[in-house]
Amino acid sequence: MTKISKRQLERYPIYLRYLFILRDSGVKNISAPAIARALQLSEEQVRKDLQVVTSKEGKPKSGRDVLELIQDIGNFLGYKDSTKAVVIGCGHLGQAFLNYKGFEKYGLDIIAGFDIDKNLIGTQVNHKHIYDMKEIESVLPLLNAKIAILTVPASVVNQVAKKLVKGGIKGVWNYVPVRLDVPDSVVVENVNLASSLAILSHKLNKGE
Amino acid sequence: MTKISKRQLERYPIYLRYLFILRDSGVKNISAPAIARALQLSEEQVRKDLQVVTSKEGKPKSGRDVLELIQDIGNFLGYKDSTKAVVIGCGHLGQAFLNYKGFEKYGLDIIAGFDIDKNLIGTQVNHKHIYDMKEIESVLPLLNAKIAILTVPASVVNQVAKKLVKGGIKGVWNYVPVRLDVPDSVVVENVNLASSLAILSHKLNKGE
DNA sequence: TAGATTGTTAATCGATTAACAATC
DNA sequence: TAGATTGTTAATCGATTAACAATC
Repeated sequence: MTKISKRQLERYPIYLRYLFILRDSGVKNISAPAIARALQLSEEQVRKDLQVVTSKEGKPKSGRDVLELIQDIGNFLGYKDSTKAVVIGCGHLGQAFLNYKGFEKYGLDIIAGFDIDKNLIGTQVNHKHIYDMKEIESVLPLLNAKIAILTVPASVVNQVAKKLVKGGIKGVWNYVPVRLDVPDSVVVENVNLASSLAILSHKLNKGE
Repeated sequence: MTKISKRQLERYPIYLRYLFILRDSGVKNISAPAIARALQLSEEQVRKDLQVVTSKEGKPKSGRDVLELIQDIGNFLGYKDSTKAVVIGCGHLGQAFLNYKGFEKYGLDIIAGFDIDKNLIGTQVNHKHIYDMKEIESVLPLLNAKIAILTVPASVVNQVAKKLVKGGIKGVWNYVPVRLDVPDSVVVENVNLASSLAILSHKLNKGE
């Protein structure tokens, strides 16, 4: 199996989004150069990226089948059956996740939240139940959730992470700028918005 | 001036966070290898990264001055005076930004929001006024905001972007998965959470 | 057929890692 | 002084871009 770089993986949802638009407007076929133009990528890159995920070869002149591409990328990224996820820490960011519907297309099914706030516990946010953080270990296995979206304060993050592992979580989408201390078997994807901000900030100041 | 890669820029806020912790616990000096161990990076990488931003050279054996490093990284990223920002689109994600205090340390001062919702316009979220989206062009110059945090629906994003440019916005932190059509003079930093999710999803399914 | 698009192999580019002399 | 850490230069690694024959 060929190794896929992080950068390359990041491009697939971008292809997917464009392919959804094409599909919804009734387009049947699309070529790599056409995708490249639309998304401002290089032809070569698009061709290589698509090659990696597709089972069939593309046809010269006509390009590739849009529906097939959507299938292939979805399979490759593991969207086959949507994966159940829970939000750990239902502050403003956590609630934004509970309310957002956009990740369904990307194979993520957010089913519940956990918090320590007495006023939140037992309530529903966007029809999703908020459980007591204390119940993580007992409730998670019943919910059969594989992914945890972590949006708790930095001070408690590793204490919470320990519980998540015990509760059977296989992947953590970590929005807390702290390196998680979890077994290698648990997959962690860190999102550091301050890093993204740094790029913007640096570019802005360079230009002056 | 040496060119700085995106990856490299992304590391500076991570250094900063660690340096803040050191400072707050009274640590005066720190060496590149020590930082590398704490953040699980390579020694060489840390040394090179720090070299780029620092005015003075580090001292063999004792390492570098924590406060000076914080200063230098801050200057390099353009945190000198904090930059004023507005949130465009005050849905759940937008309100999460209005409520979040964590970016102050990273030079970002979120001062107001804009939305089209009549129920929101004129109210305050975390003591920040929500203006009518229609007023963008007239109000933005008065607020003297340089950065726009974009969290509007994809369908209106480019129409809104046009107004932002007219309102004098210099940088856009774009959370909408659509390529913005703005002049080259405007800096855009795209955040695509679906891309991040793809990495997690792929890793999870590969391991099975 | 001619032209666009394909897959593949080689060349380039850029970033990270390794090596090492200089120095507090 | 000896040892840790520094800055710098060279080697390695990986990803993107270029080139080109194959084909619908």
